[in-house]
Amino acid sequence: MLKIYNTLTRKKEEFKPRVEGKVGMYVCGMTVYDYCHVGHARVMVVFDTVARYFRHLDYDLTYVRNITDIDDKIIQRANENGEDFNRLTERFIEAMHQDELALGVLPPDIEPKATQSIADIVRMIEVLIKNSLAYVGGNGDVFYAVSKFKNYGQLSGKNLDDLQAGERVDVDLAKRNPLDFVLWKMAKPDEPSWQSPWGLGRPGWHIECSAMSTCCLGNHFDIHGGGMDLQFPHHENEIAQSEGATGETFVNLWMHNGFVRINEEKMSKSLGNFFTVREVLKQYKPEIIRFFILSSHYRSPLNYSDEQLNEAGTALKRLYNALRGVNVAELIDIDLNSLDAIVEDRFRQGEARCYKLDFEKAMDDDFNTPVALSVLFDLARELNKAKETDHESTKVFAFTLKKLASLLGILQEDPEDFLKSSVLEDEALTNETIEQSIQTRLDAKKTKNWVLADKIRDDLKGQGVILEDSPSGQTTWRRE
RNA sequence: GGCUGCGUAGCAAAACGGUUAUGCAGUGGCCUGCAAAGCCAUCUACGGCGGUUCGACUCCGCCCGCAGCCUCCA
Repeated sequence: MLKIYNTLTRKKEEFKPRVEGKVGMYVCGMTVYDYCHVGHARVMVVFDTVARYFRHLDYDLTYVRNITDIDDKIIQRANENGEDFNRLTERFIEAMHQDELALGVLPPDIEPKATQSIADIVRMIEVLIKNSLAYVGGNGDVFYAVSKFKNYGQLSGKNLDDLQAGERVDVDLAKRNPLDFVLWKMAKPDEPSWQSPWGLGRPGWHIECSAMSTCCLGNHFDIHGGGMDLQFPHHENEIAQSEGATGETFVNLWMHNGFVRINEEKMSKSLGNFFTVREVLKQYKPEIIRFFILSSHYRSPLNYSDEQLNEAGTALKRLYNALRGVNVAELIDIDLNSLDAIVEDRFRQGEARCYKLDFEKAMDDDFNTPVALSVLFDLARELNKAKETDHESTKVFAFTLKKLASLLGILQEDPEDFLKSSVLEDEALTNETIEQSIQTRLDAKKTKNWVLADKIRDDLKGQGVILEDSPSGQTTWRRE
């Protein structure tokens, strides 16, 4: 039974889809005026893992993740660069897709863009005005009248009286209430703009998500996700807009992931303490970043540091090392379920743990990936033991490990490739050179020339290459 | 000030009202020419003070500390 923490109720709830067997999930994606940082990577990886797991449970999932490609920051950045805003957003959308691909994030089913949803946005604002929930302000902008929406604050646990508006922000005099927010913003000269009943302008920040989500998934859908910082005001405002316009419940379940931190502080653009995904990829393999993200629960804070990334790398190596030398390829066509029969039979006889059940139990508990990973490590230990003696079990364990790991989007590379590859493009030591040195060392070993053999091994170690002799006389190697 | 959430061993990170998390690091052993990897064993815990309970890291209260939101942010 899948349980998910719902921000709306602040409880874990049993997941019940609106329509049997189907799930609609909308996640707030990027505003594309810069490269993705590790915080964005976390959202992508977390909800990619959620999506993979829903599919594993045989739900017919529609996963929507939007792109906000028009807003103040985009305009500002485009002006700074002296380039057209379209060109700017296209560049960063492309960059985002590259980062996703690297991190093993499967594309969402639908990726709507704000600029392609203007008609829907305008239509929604019109309805909101008709419903007396929105008004045209003194400056021509259209605002949402927050006090007219009775449940305002339900998601973030705030009430209007507590919100002490104006304390930290200049009160916009065009608004009736300082907490009212913009739905449609009039264009200044030379700003990108679209025609509307209120004149040339552009959508406010929150309305595009209301329009895109309801258009793609219907007025009422199952799951809406995003970073914790979107809880208020963004998601609160989305509820006000969507429910105000449709009169229906907007979303059943809200999921929010925790922040990536640096030195106990939120990684954010405004603080300037962020690392972009492409920066980090220069130093670490993408799968290590993915593992690092999954090594803590999605709602917990995730502290970013080299030490942590290095540990993630070591841990991942342990898993790959366990798979090393096992011919998983010949089993690749068997699906996980047909393997269950074998495993469950052994399980019943008390011979084996049912790792798949343990894994699913962890994931069913609000996507507890740290525990799911710990099951993979238990499995790896079992596999390592089996490799010594039991051929049949070796295959079963290796296959189970790889299949379960695929639900997390890890461990799908060839172990040899993973262990031998380097992120450094200008790696001085080629694989061929290493193989040659190993051959020389093997010759030295034959004549029991331990001094030379050890020197070669030490030299290679100095260059980040670890040699491992096997009892059969073979020598394998990997990079540190 | 209002509202969230967190505080676990050397580090990271989970679960659970009574029983081994897991990974890295440490220690001892097996294996190895020696290593590495692997296996076995093992040492370090639950911020503080009270309460509930036969029993609390786990539930409740208070205190201390940290982070986040209340403004753009994933």
